[in-house]
Amino acid sequence: MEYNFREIEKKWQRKWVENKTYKVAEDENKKKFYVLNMFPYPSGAGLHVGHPLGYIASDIYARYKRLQGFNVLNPMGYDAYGLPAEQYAIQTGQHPEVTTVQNINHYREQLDKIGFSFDWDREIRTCAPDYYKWTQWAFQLMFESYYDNSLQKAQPISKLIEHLSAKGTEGINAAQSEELHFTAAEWNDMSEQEKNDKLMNWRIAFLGETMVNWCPKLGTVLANDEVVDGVSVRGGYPVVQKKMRQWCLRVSAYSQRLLDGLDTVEWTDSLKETQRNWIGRSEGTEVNFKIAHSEDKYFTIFTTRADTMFGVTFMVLAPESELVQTVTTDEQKPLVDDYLEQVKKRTERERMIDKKVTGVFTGSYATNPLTGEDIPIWVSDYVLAGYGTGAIMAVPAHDSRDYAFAKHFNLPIIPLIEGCDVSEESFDAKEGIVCNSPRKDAASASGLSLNGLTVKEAIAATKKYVSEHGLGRVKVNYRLRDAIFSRQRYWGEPFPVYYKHGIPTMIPAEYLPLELPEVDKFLPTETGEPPLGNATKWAWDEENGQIVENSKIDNEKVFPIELYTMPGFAGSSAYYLRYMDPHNSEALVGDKARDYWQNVDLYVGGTEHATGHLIYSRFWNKFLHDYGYSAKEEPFQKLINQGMIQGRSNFVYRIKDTNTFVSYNLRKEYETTPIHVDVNIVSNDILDIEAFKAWRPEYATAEFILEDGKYVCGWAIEKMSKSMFNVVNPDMIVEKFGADTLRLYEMFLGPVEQSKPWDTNGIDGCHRFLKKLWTMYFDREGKLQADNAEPTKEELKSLHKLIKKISADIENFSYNTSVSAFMICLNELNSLKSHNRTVMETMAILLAPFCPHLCEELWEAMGHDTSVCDAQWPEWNEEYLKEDSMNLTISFNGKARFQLAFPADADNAAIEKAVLENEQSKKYIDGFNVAKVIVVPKRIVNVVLKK
RNA sequence: GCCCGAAUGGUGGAAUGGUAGACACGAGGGACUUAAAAUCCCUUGGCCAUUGCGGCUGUGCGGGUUCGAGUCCCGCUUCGGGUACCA
Repeated sequence: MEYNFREIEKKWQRKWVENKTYKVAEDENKKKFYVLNMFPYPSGAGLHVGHPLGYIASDIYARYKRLQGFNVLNPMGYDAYGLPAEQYAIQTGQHPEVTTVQNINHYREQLDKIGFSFDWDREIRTCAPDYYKWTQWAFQLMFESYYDNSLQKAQPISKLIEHLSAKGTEGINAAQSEELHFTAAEWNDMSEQEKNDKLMNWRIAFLGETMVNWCPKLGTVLANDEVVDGVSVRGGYPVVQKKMRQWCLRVSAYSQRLLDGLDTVEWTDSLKETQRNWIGRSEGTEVNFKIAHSEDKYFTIFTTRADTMFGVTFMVLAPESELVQTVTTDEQKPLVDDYLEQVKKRTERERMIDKKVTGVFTGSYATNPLTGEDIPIWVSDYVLAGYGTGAIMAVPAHDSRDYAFAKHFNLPIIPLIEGCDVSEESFDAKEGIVCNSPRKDAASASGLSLNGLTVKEAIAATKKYVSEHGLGRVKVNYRLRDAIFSRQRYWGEPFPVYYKHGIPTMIPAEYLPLELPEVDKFLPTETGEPPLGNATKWAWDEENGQIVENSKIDNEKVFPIELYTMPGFAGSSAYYLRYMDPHNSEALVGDKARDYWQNVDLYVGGTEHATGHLIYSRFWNKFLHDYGYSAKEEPFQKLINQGMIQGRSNFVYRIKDTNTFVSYNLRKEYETTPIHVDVNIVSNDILDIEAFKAWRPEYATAEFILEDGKYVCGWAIEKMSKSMFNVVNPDMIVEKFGADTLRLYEMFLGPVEQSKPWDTNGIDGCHRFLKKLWTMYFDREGKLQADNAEPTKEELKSLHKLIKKISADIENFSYNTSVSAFMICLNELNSLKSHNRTVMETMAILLAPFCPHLCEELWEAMGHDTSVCDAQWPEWNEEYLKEDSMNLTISFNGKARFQLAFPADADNAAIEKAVLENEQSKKYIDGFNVAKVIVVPKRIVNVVLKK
């Protein structure tokens, strides 16, 4: 009987569902293990063969852990809110919910065929109201919180309000948008509206003014890629930089914790490094510069190079800085205003691409606190308003951007490092001995001298001087920005917020979720409101606690609801917590489930989320952790980034102006155009000519120039995509070879973490292995051939070598070498003609994580009535692995020459003696002196010879 | 520009500083078969020898450390990923 994978896989998939084999519950008697995949966004295209890679890898680990006796949580769900569904809705008028559900069903069908051990009872969808209820809940909690810098955690905003009414801003140490100063009396005199405005300065979820690409004609905000040359891609309307009120999350408050947490998780160094760069901690100094000829006006700059203060030759303000207006003199005002107008017109993108030097002098001067010199203040867009203080001191000798600016506007450049050459470019390196600080001919108002110090010493000395003389303070800045949390889109979580006399007010928790309303158009309204402006029933009746018709808005009891929706990352930031307790209607996750499952032990997903999802969800988790809603400070203990599976495209070569195609190796003799051909009609780069003719009507009459009677195609590695005709569908592979072969082959392709091309051709090897394995267990009639004898020494050695190898490989995620080990072991057993029951049972357990369907079948055939999933992972015994003898490679001066066998316990001295006295050795030693002999146990003996 | 990672046969890829190319695909040869499929056996980095069973060479390039380097160090080249005026 042949290996009938189709029947076997159907049978076991059905049994798993019937027996709820993969259902898990908290069990205090077992240790938990939480395996998680980054959940997919269900697109209309369905799964291709690259998508399941990570799922298979994590499924193997989950099954392995279960076999080791762990209680394994391995859930799956869908990240269902997002742009593509909405774009599709706009084009077709179909409701995104309809297409999303269709896509999810398709995904589920495809996933089910591959045989995962997911507990589908825990499935979640981010667009389901009982799920996004908790997204809205978390948002409200953030709104009601501020970040206390002294405690280093989030606190209820009520504590802050208490403080403000008792002491004003005095003594507050909290994460904030800007520095505010007012007294308790001033606070208590404020109107509700004013108080609310002020509180936005501290709330973790807050309304803030941020710069966006605003297109007035389209009435919407556009993403950077929707704007080219300052006009909108759609319609060609002008786009300007505009400050808009947006919901934001104060992610920056958690910068230091996000940075510190990286040291406690097991992620790859490169991913940690990416996050560290993204957070961008930089230690520096804030220094106050007095505006010259003014009594007490000053402004603050941030620098990491305090040592270069003697080389400051101009100051620069960001165009958006409020200081620009204060500082600009009357005669310079027209020029400055003109410049600001120009800058406004340029989009972020233009500023990025074209880095031409622009700027204008404000007419004012600042006084250098160290030298007492007056320095001109300029405005330029190379200084960003959003970083530091939005103002810098420019040291052209030691900063390349300042250098370019100085050269362009002909400003002085003062070198401060001994021997550095700044005639062509600036000297940016933080090394060397400081000079010119102060210059010999110039006065030093401060009396501070840095000359002769190293750069490091000079930075420290200046820091000390600045803080001791009240000129500024030591400061740490982070590059990490607060996240803009609102979108002018339809298909996302609605904000549970209504506007009461303009004050954003939270809809009480008992009315959550606030469900997404129906609209008939998914584009912004004609008056420029977001798509939710099209909803006719989108007003909040405060008294009755319900959503009512917009027409009832009276701004007394009925108020308009927020029209923005939340961005994609909202729903994906805490989903791992929800899996622990997905049906709880009282809490995001119940205490019991949270305390049991704690956090994700193994997280598997793509590296493209390094600076998005993986930052946001760490932030979100830390916030929830501050209130005890999440058990751990870090959500994902270990993280594996699976590589991308690329496509392997095939090409045919059409001779110019003909319908004749020439085979790959003959193409040089003609002028040809390569054309992508569907990889599914090509096998081992040989084109199926009949299928090709049937593929497209224009090829029906195609002619071919063949080599050896075959048409050979060219190939290239490209991204797997429909347009390259290189998409391979897992359904097709499962149909042809079976899920177990697919699983095995995906792992065999190469290391999980590495990107590699998919090539269906190689799959035969894995399929053959399973067929061979089958014939070891069953004879031609399908009868199990297993003997109950004690396994022989050779059998045990083969088996225990395998147990050791597979156990180590799974722990290290080197599944590709595991597959090889299985193949080698099977060959060994076959050559021993082994049909030993013990060996066969153990092998079925070892292979079960990889090929669960087949192993269930084998397990059952060997007389077990339980699932192989509940078997016990075997342990290896070193005794069986011991060799009687060892083969040592004998080399002379590093060159391997021959091998000698020794008893396994031979000592080095004996080996050395035997080697030197060996007849073959004498040939090589002849004419030399033996300088020394190096014996590496079990491996090599190297004899070092000298003349 | 900056940060990270990679480079090994025709292909995917193995190698705790210790016989480079495991395992698999492909290719070539053979067995079985009327034939094909399936299956099995042999060869397969390159060059030379193949009536001496062997020799030389070889892990992107150039140096170095070491008895010994694909592996460690220094300097390049190329490719991939991240980031972008962050003071």
